[in-house]
Amino acid sequence: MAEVIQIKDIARYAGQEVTVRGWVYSKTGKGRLQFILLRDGSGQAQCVAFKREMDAEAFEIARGLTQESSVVITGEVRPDERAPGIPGGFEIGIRDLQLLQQAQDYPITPKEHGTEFLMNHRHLWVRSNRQWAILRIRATIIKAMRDWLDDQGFLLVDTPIITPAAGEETTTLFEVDYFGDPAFLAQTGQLYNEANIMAFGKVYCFGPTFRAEKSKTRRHLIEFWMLEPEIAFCSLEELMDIEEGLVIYVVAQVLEKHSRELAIIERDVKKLRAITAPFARISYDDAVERLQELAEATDDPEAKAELAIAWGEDFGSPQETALAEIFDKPVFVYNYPTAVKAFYMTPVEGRPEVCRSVDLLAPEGYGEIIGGSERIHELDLLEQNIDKMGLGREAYQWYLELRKFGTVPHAGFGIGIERTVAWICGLNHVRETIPYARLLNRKYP
RNA sequence: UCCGUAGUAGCUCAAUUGGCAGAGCAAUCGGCUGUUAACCGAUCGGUUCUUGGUUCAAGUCCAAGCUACGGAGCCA
Repeated sequence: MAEVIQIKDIARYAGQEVTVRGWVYSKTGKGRLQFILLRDGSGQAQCVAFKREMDAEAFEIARGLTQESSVVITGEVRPDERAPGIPGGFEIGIRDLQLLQQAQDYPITPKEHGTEFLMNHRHLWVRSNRQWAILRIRATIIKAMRDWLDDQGFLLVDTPIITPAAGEETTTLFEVDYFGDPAFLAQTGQLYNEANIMAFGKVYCFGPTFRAEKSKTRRHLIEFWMLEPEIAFCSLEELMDIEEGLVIYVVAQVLEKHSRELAIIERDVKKLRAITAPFARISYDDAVERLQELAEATDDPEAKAELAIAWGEDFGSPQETALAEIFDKPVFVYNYPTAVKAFYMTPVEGRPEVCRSVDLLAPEGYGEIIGGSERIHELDLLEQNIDKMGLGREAYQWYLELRKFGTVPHAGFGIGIERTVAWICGLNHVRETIPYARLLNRKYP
């Protein structure tokens, strides 16, 4: 057998005999000439079976190959401009071919399919070009986020998934039976991050989070992955600097490493190239005013109703979209009303009705991809807020204790991986950004 | 939870006023030496989402339910 290669490296083997192992992505025949597009996970290469150049038995196997049959192919790599593939431009003239398994009736054909059908076959759908490209970009986005933070002196500190108390809204918790005691799947690692910064200064956690929200939108998953940095001695302004640096690096890495994948998913890369510093920073007060101006300017009564907002209300998704559309880059909105935000956010001095919080809204209608804030670091105020929310101090004893032993001002944020992937890839639903989406009515496959 | 749309072959969809259940793709067989979702010929393929009702006759009309999709709220 010749050297086994990965198809992504095919250009390096021009003129040599190689072996590739993979699955038949598609096949088209011309009688004595058969074109087999083979995928091996790293890329795709056109393998050409020509009857005169192989033995009769091997040619018959090639001629009878079905979509997704698994094969080992040996042959010579030759440049050919006509050859499709990833990277393409090279093809393999088949000398020998070994069939591992002949697939029967592969359900995902090269034609169109509906969402439900594809989601029911997600375990197979991940083989399709578009899904392959998206999930590769997802992996790069995660790596880029971690690389950037590691380079900035952050330490990865893992936080638990099974937790004794709520991190956010108590109504969206998944309860699990912990040997007879109730416990909950984590909605966030933030509270533990706050403990960890007192040991390590700058930390982040990365992992799955769970929210039992009855949300059924293009932006919601029941199980989603979040990266959460937390920084000691950090102000809201410094937090925005960190968020901006992180997002810019991530987009740049995707552009640098994935031109091929971005082309497969037909992403308009001009919009990604525009993601450069600085991002606009507007206060909640200004944002409300901007929305009111937009509502006034439009003649469409429906749009007017959608944009209508009174000070103190949280933004709905049409309003987030309208705000983001003013800019061609992500935009920070800071100092939200305290009443619509979580119990741990620091009130603005002299103006307790707003708090030191900041959301980053992605362009093109992708909505909030980051939420962050300065955390309350005084014990009294934090205790009051926990009481006010009816959360029960007992479960938060350890968290409150952090304010007794060298408490310092600090801040942090969470960035939703799937929303970030959806935005960068230009997808219309987060269900394609994660290998196996958990949605309101779906936990299969 | 609310609003809207849809459910017909393995898949994507047609079916006129209530009057014979149809096409493309896939699959199977045959043909073809440069295909790019090839092409040409043939074959196979149906509990029209479920239950009940109206009618000589229901994919089509009525009622209830189920499921999916899109949107809202809530959120990352």
